[in-house]
Amino acid sequence: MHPLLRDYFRKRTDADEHVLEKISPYFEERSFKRNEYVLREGEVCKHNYFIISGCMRLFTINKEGVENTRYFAFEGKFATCFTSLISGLPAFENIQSLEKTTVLRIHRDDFYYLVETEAAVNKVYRNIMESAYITTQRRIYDFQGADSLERVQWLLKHQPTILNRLSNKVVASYLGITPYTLSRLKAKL
Amino acid sequence: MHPLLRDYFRKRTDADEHVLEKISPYFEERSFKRNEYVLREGEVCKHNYFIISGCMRLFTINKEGVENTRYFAFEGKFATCFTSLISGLPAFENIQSLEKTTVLRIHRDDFYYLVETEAAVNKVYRNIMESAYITTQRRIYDFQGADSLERVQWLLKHQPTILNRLSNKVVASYLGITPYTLSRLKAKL
DNA sequence: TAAAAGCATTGCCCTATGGCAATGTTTTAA
DNA sequence: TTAAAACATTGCCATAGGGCAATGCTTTTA
Repeated sequence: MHPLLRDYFRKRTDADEHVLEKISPYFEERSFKRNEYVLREGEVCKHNYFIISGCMRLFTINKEGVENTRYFAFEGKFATCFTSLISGLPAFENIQSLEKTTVLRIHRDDFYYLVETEAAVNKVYRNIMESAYITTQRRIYDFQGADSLERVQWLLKHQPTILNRLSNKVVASYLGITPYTLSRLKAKL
Repeated sequence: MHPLLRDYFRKRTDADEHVLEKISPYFEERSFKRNEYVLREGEVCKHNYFIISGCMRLFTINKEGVENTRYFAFEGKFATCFTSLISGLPAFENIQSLEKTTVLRIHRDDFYYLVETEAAVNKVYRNIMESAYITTQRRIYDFQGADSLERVQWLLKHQPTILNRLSNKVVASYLGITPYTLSRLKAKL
């Protein structure tokens, strides 16, 4: 099992080496180029992706062509469109690599099989859901009613990596402001 | 077991009557007056609440005194501050009944004990998390970049009950707009 | 059942931010 | 290595929606 993934399980479960080796073969390594689409809106999401290196984002594009990003995943994190993975219905969002990215991916059928049969995976899944839930709630609270400057400051405080590592364009689409406004605000900090 | 709660488990698990009767005693009935605080920011959330009748909301109040509502729970739904329930840390949000409300509440220790030991409760918990996750993602996508009118129309389409049953004040705090703007928009529909 | 408190509505003004356009900079790809 | 494409910056203007205040309505409670 890849050391990053091993760490992930070790931190969240008490799974021993035997269990980890049982889980390991369900994951397969894949690579994506910079800006490659991993999933497009309308497709059914078939995999859960564990990021070894690089970065991905989940986002939508509305009818006016405006992008709206809701999640960035860096090394050592899972990324997938859970809405589609859970329901088996077509995704309404896209997944895209933002850098050259290597992942370990697991097929949804295998993943949910392990959730049902391996306590460690059940626990990890619960943990992913709980974290995602908490993060998202926090974002709703912190962003709603906050003006542009407060949002940028929030990002600086909570996820500075995003601000340093990614383009203004995608950061702005995460903050719900225009790249123009973001550029103006950065000049003021 | 209360019929509403029984239905809840029946819809989401294959738990038989025996299991339900085992779970049932962990829940106790409570009542709240209209506008009563069930949990205040800073307190640790000790219970998960299943609503039999009435309605509750989860919300924060910022330093300027502006309220920000993120969730309304009506009959047949669970409501709790999961962030605090999961972590055991003080809640940063409030829970308040908006009508005379009757609930079945379960203590967090009992709840997580059952999550670990009763497959039906594990499944229900997973389901709650998954649903909450999906709902929240959807809200982020649908609200971010949407103007006031679009938000009201969204509510009319997805959760009309909220618009009919609750005051403009709390609805506005859910939509992230002022009661003034909501009033003006309603006049135009 | 009357007084008070709390909400809803609407007019007026003001500000933050969006949108466009012009210019400069960085990245990509041949 | 260079041309093209994509992105960033900044000035200018337009506008959605916030905030306040005045008025009227509804709900609470004593």
